[in-house]
Amino acid sequence: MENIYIALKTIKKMAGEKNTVFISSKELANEMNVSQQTASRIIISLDRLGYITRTLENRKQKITINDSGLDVLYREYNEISSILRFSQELKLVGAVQNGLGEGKYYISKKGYKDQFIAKLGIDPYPGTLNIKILNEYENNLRRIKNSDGIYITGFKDQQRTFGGVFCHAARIDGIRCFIIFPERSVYRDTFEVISEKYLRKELNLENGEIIEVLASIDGKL
Amino acid sequence: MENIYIALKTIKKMAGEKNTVFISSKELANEMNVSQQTASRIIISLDRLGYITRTLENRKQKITINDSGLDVLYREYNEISSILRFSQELKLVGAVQNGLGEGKYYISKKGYKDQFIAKLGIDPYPGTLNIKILNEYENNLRRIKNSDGIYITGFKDQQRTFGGVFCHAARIDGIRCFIIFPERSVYRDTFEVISEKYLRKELNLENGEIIEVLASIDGKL
DNA sequence: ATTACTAGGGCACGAGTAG
DNA sequence: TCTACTCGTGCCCTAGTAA
Repeated sequence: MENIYIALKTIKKMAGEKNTVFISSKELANEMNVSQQTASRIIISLDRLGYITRTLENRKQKITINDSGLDVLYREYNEISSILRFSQELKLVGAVQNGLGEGKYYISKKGYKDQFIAKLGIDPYPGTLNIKILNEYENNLRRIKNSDGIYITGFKDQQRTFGGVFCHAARIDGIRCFIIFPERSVYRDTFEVISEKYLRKELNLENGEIIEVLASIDGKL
Repeated sequence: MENIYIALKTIKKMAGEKNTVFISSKELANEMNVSQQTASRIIISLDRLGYITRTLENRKQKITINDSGLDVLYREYNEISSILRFSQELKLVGAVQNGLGEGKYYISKKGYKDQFIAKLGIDPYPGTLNIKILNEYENNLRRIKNSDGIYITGFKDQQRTFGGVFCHAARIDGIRCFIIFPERSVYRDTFEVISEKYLRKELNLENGEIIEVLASIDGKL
């Protein structure tokens, strides 16, 4: 059903900056030029597919677009943007954060490390740089997350399972690095960066310092 | 038929930078996940609607996406971009050109001038600045042209008819101006700018000089 | 008011096939 | 091979209506 994109687009349009909106099936129907019944069916199926969450309040229903619903929109945006050949470089601005120190543990795991070398062409510094993104750059971060990254497959060792990771080429002050997203993760306002260099030292970064990351959604950086 | 956008998107994707591609209905069918028959029907209807031009050559057909077809894609791009609240400021870079001097004639016409004052809030200098856009900014110009501009209605005087004009807010070196597109016009690689100031003098522009125009697709500039 | 179920019809789809 | 016509099926839409 290709109406999914159009339906989500329309709902997002009506919801505005927030992702929640009180909307009747009749209103959505008018906006989409379909019957009330069709709009109702669309809403039901969006709900079943997990793209929206809704609560039937006293009169109208309250609809919230889920992250997976937003993903549909961001993926379409990336696709048309790429097809029309618009710039694929996005700026992410955020504050350097104190990591939990677990980055070092993960990055050093042979199961990951070997793939970083093979697929990314870097032997990463054992640690991640955590960045809390500024509000106004959140949609850029979503675009990155919905673009095709380089996939690092998960693995198991004696103790536990390590999930897959998506990597997206980026640069900070010209230094080559990668933004990494765990495969199974919810949206957060922070992201992690790995690099061959020890970025904190190389760029003399302090906690809270605002930095700019230039990311690519087509891997060319 | 909502497949029009998807069909045009797919064709453009297969055509790449050029807008022409040799493609069989079977190939388009595979790419769109529909039957060959449906793809054929889609191609026929895109042709009838004027979105594409095609020539049935010896084997495969040669399909060219027309400007009106590209318009569909650029409008969708503008819409989703706006809904997801991405930056609406686009850079246009081009070379200052010798106008034909007719700009002065048009701009001075009372039928236009009164509307410029009322709708744009400027009493324009009688003349237009012609700019030939650089190749790599052509898609930005298309985006502007497919965004909602301010409409100046056409009129008649004793001699002839003057067509409508769409105006898009812009700035050159901080100076407020408007990019204008005649309503009935084909795509060209040049565009015209009007402003209260005499831009050529104000910015000390010479023919061939490369300048940057910052345009907006939501009128906020 | 709402949402959403059930019927019924139209239209779009794919199979078969001609040119 | 291609394109694209015809035809039959089925899906999706809207109207009516219950809750």
